[in-house]
Amino acid sequence: MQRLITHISKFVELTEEDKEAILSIMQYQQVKKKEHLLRQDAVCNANYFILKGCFRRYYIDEKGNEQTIQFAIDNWWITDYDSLERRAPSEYFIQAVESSEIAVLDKRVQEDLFQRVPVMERYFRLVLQRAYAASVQRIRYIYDFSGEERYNHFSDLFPEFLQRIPQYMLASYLGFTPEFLSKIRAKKI
Amino acid sequence: MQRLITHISKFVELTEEDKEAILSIMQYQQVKKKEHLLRQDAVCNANYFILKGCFRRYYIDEKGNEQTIQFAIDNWWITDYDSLERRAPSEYFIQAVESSEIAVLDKRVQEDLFQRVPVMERYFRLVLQRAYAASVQRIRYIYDFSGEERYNHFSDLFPEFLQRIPQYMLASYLGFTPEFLSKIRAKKI
DNA sequence: TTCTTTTCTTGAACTTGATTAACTTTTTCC
DNA sequence: GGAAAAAGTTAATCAAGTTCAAGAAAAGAA
Repeated sequence: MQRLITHISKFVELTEEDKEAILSIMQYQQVKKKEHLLRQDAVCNANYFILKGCFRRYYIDEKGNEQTIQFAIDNWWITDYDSLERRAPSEYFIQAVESSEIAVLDKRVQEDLFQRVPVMERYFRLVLQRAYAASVQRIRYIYDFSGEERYNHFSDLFPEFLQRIPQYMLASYLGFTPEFLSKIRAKKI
Repeated sequence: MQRLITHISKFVELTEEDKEAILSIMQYQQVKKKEHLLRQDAVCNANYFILKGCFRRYYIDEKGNEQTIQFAIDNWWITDYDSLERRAPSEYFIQAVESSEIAVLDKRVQEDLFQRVPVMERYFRLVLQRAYAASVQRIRYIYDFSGEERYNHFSDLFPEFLQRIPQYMLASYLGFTPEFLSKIRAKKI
């Protein structure tokens, strides 16, 4: 859980009491590969901080294909903010891509946390600013670059990550079919 | 400026002193059509709330085309959070699509605002949650639907808005060429 | 109003990536 | 260790959308 405190401290200043409050309110949890934290049609009940491992958020499209809309690794938060905040059924699944360790901020104690450690409002504001900017940046990549260019860019940025995730997940994340990813890879060799 | 107070009050509770503090810190401004609030390579100095009117954020791609990445109308904020927060040169232009009225939150007084009205941290956290969710939703639209389907969806959702913006801006926002948009429209008639 | 600039349209040739289906390889599980 | 399931490959055909170029229409400015 120390990783969580370290991460928060990069954005805001925490007193010793703040740290204790955070640790007492958030829950440590181990998650096995392929286990789900959220399923479609369920209401999302928590925000999850990844201490170690990898998760993805995906949905099932009209044709029945799994579409990965987000990957999250160490030191990222993953949730469905829309479902979490509006208490509405989610359209997404959140699943462990590999066995992982997480810190859980349950919706029921979220307000307690903000009351006891008000600086956490600021922390989440800053985290969301980054997430929003990253999401807009991703739209830019989709518009500016071809599928092959996006794949090259991704594999340059996260070479080790390529080994960890199945290709069909990466293909849907990058916005094309697994068959097309196969073709791209065949060209390289 | 009352529109701003009304909007904030939808998310958090404001005292009379809070309202006065907000109104004293933020600046009312009129902006003429085509005027810029931010240009590429400049550092973004403010967050802008649109009281009335329409703005867009765009960039120039490698081929020299303007790519509109965001539209913002009444009651939306527009800025480049990445440039604003990191004090780095922006890659974006922010321009009035039509003559507009805005409330400006200058970076230099942003911290004063958060100190005098701490509940504004929470307000921006909630605004960013929505913006982030909307941005992810948009990636979904790009992946799930064809250009024609995205155009139909947009014109169903914002029929009056279609009249207000040039087609080439909408085409780049939806992720295709103006020529292709022409063809879609030709089919309808 | 008239001229100029900006925006929109049309069509032909071309490119990227999807689809389908059969097959191979790798992983998982008993 | 072997069977079954999951993941990845290959190739032919097809559709969505781009590019280029030339002209028409609309909007702005003088």
